[in-house]
Amino acid sequence: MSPSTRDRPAKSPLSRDAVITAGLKVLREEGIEGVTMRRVASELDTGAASLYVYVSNRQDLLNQMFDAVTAEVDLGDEPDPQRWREQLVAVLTSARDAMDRYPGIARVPLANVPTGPNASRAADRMLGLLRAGGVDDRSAAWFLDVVSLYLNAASFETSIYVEQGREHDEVDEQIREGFEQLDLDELPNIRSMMPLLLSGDGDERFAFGLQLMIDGLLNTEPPKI
Amino acid sequence: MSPSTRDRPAKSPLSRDAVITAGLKVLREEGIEGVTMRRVASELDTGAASLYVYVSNRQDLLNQMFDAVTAEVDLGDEPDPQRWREQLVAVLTSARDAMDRYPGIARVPLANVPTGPNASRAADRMLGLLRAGGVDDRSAAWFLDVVSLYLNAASFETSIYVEQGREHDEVDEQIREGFEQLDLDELPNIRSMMPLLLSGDGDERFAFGLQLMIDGLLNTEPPKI
DNA sequence: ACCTGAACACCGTTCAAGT
DNA sequence: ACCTGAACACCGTTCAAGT
Repeated sequence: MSPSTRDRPAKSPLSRDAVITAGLKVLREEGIEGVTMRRVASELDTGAASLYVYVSNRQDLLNQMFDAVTAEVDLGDEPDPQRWREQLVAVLTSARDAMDRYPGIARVPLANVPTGPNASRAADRMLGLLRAGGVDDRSAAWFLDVVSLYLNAASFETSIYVEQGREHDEVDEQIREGFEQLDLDELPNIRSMMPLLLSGDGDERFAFGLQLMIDGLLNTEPPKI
Repeated sequence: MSPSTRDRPAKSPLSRDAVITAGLKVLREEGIEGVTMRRVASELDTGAASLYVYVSNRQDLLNQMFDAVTAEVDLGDEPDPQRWREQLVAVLTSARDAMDRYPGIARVPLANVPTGPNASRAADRMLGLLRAGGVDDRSAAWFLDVVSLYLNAASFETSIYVEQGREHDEVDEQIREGFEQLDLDELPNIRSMMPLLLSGDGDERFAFGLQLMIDGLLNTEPPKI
């Protein structure tokens, strides 16, 4: 005598999408360290072994989760030569915001070049914006590589603080303490620049980095290889 | 009747340095994933629990190992205003080479701002070089942050390939396969730039990135915060 | 004081056995 | 075909018990 289906909530069937969605929920709430096969499975009321029908292993799950995150990036309008630069900065800022909502996901594109459909669309859009700006193809290709590394590293670094639940001030304090244990007489530049080294929040520094790279792109000879 | 000490090789006593040296050996040979407390301990003919006298946990061990790696960075001569730019590129290239000898160590400075003595000396030298180049203090401070993120991300990305024992060609092939599964009609820029996206080795791309950032620094207004 | 075996609470992944 | 309990071979860290 099995109970009527009305007596218990219908257990939604497993599927690739369900697994990824459950993974993203755990990622948002607990960061990438919390995304274990067992933890994701428990979110779906099953055991870790059941996930292997839909993903080949943990890395595969993370790769697919990353592409789902890049789906949240706002690619903006078609490239416009009149305002390609603002458009490019907007896409990169949106990408950073999307990754920051999923603490630690930035480690995935550092571990392998992402070739999922959403990540590819974002890459294609950025290349289109660079072309709209008159940047030569080789410089555009290499610039995409450089700026992606920067984007991923910046987001990954931020996520560490989030994951450890540390406050901005707390981190500053820790850095200051670390430096104060050193012989600052041997580190004259750090000593005199200490306040500046700790100034600015993540967004301001990220914006500065993008400005630097784009200004550099417009003032650097294309690589001759 | 204990055997004479002559009958067996003297077991070197444990020490903080011995633990770090053993950790670096494992890191060089097996990459950061291989640096487990148990594995490092076995290198010292002891158990994992014994390490906790000298390091407070695995992260602390990795932090101390990172500072040991930065000791290998060649800081070059005192800053010379006539050739500060080459000097800066040389220090950054040396830092990258040092990290590349220890696959995965670059993840450590991404996880927390390094404040060890050797890392601090390297940071201080780079700030000195930027000042020698006439760069204003705030731009120098933020530039150091940007270029460090790029350096760490570039080295970390390379280490993944090393750790997985994958060849450069193999990685290219995998990227190409990934893209070929996509609908390239929707990705016109990637399609037409495919050879350029795969061109250049790590060193060439890294040099391009540094050139970009330094050119940008010399053409960007200082941040006004 | 220093060291360590054993235990605890976890991992990812496999596989035989179920339905 | 799909699912899963149990097992395997690992982790980091703690702690009581040894020397």
